[in-house]
Amino acid sequence: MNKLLLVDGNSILNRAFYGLPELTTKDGRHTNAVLGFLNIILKVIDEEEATHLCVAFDVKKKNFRHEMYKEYKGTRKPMPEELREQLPLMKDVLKAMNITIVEKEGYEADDILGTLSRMGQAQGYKVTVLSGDRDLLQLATEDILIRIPKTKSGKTIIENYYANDVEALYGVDPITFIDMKGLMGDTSDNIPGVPGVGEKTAQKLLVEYGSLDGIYDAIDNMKQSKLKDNLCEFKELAYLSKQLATIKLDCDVDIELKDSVYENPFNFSSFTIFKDLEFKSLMNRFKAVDETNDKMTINVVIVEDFDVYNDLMKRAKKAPVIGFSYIEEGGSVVGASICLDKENAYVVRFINFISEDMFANDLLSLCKAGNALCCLDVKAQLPYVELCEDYNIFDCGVAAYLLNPLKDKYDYDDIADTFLEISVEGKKELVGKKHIDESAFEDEDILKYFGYLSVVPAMAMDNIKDRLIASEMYKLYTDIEYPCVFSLYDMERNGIRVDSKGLKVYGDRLKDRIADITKEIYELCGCEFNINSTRQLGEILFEKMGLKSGKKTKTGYSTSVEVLEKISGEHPVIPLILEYRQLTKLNSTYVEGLSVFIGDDGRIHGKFNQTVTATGRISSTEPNLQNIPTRLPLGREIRKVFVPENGYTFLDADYSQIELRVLAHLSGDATLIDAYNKDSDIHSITASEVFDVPISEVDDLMRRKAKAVNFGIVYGISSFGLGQDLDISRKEAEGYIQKYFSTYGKVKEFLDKTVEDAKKNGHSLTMFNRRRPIPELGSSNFMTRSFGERAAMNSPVQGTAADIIKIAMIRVNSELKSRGLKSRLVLQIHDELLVETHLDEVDEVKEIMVSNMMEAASLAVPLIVDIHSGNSWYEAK
DNA sequence: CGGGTCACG
DNA sequence: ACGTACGTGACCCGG
Repeated sequence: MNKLLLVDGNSILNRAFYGLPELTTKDGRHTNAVLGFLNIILKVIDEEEATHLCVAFDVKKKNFRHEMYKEYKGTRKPMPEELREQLPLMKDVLKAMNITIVEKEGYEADDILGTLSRMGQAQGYKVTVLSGDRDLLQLATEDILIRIPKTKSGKTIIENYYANDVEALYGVDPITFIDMKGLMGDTSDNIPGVPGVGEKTAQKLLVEYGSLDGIYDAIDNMKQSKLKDNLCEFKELAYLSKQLATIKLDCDVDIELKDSVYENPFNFSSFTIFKDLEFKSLMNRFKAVDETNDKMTINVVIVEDFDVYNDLMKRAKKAPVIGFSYIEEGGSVVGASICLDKENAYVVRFINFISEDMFANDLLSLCKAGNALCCLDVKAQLPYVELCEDYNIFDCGVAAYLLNPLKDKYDYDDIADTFLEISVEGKKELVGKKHIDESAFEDEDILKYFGYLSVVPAMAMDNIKDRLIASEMYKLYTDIEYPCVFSLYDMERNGIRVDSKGLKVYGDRLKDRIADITKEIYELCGCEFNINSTRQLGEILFEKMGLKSGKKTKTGYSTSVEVLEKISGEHPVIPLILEYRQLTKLNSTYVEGLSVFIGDDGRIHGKFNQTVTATGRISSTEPNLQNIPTRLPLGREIRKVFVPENGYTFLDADYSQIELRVLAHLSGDATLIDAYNKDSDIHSITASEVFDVPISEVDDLMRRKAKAVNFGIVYGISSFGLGQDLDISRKEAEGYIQKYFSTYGKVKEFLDKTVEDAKKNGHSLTMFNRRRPIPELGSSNFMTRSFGERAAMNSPVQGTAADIIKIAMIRVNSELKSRGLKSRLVLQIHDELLVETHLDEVDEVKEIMVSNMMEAASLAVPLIVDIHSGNSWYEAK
């Protein structure tokens, strides 16, 4: 039997739009409604096993039923721009999928659906109608099924209605359902109905009298009531409303249902459009197309014979581009993948006479000879071959990050997708949970994975380079990002020494105190519970003990420090909980967390990631060495266990207020620049201006507030945020901001211009041309757009500071090495460098650090560096 | 695996 | 009216 599925295009698209979070392509086009629409209809098509499919749309112009009664239009909310722009897109997608679109001037989608449903039934189809609009329920019969998708706690469920289901729910059959609509009206559809009649009343009347006509036939016999008065007075309106609510079943649609067959939706043309819209989740539907057309084909040749290897290396010397990658798993290397000609991958196996050393030497020779080498991740190669920034190995991952720093990874499949516009199977599909060891060379899929590691960079390099040049970031790449790879590798390899005994002693101290406090908390609360559980803690404090709860979160009470600090005087358990939090944080994250990373050499070799942040900063993981405590005295003690090796000391240098100095430079604000050139205390100056008092009368509180304002400016000021931070009213905060901007007028101009430019270009720029795309700026959602504006103000400042310290870091690191010093760079913490300095080299290293940091960039204000030495990080800071 | 919390710049 | 400060990562809980 042929099965016909009729889809209410506008209502499903609308539902999908509000059901999915904002989703855009990388160039900022909104796609959530289209994707949601496809997900819903594909699910239904699968369930129904539909053979024929029509999607009906309202025609933009006028529609018949409402055309006659214009006065009822106009309250309908305008369609948001993000949705409007997806309507033509949706139609393109459907056309590409060979899906029949039905629209006709003068008719609404539901009139078309009504007509087609009856046509279908008459022609012997099993008919299903899919809509988000309950009006369509009037179309249900014993054979025609109406399906209405609903979102319940994030999941889409679909309600099904035949005639008897409508009756079960509303007490009236689908035809009478129209009368019911006439009586009760429908604000969303601008159907007025009878005043004072809602769903319950309409239902009761219709159950009793059967129909609208039935009601008015019997109206004289009804006893006097307000309801009766309304029914009498608005009789005309009731019939008018019924007419408005009636879906037409006899439109003049000029289509043949047999032509609406659902066939070959996943074809080349829909493939192209899905790829353009970045619908990754739908790509697996293109199996057949994928295999014949757009799948990347590579040959993988295993090289384990000495002569074959030599021949390969000989040919490599003449190759225009060489992609390569070591193959490692669990820190041990099993071979290398190399690509010379964009199709063939050679997987070199370190076995027999082909040694790892030999390969490394050959690679080095290729570099020295000036061959164009490239990699997905240069830093990951450095453990196996001693390269340096003098050799030019193009890093596709780092370059791809510069082109779009917002992606969460830059693996070969992402690179192939973005720059080659080819979809390739990722590591997950090819390797999965299989272990990479010697047997990997017999596994076809794993070999293919090895192959992609070198083929993809070899093929993508030129395109990536071109794009870097086109977006004026090539210099940023060559001068900052590429050398940065090597500095980060050096820091990782150097590691930082940790006194593990000291850490244990510190941990024991914490654990003792934690045990004591835990007991006390249980006693004070009168029961034992998991203090770490926000939910349990909230229940105990705010329900059982009846303390004042402040902010709430989605899931319950907030128990954050701000909330607890406000009520710390209310009950003695609160300060204990705050202390408990502090101690357990220190213990689990820092004592327990760090100790597992201490290596056999007594040092922690954390990772420094170059392709993570949106602004150009470095990030630190496994462990995070950029968030070791310093603000509170007890936490700060941890820094005592970070110690230099014997015969060495630490030199720690950090920039003084680099972001505000960058702001002074970028804005060109004379007052701010002048203040820094006179080496004034900027927070006091700001305080003096904002609070209108002479500098000499600025007190601590005023200075603290001014400091918050200065921070706020860098973060993309909002009066609400500043108010929150200072615990003052939004209005008062607004006053501070006004005063700030009247003092530093150019700063305001700069921030406005920055946002404006970012809106125009879709991204913000740092002094060194680093881009941060900000798709949120195009949103019509206030909150989302405001976030975009703040990000646009912050990114150039944070990003330029990040650029500057990268330059300084690179220069310090290479100067330490070029001078042949024993001292080594161990940490970078955004505005701070830590060098483990040999005792014989302290003065020299101090000079290297300070001068390179100060001279890293030439700004309108001096870059001031504070430097300290000490026998632990604690002492040196 | 997402949310809450908290450590850093 | 909307309901926030910018940028990160780790740990814990609970579904």
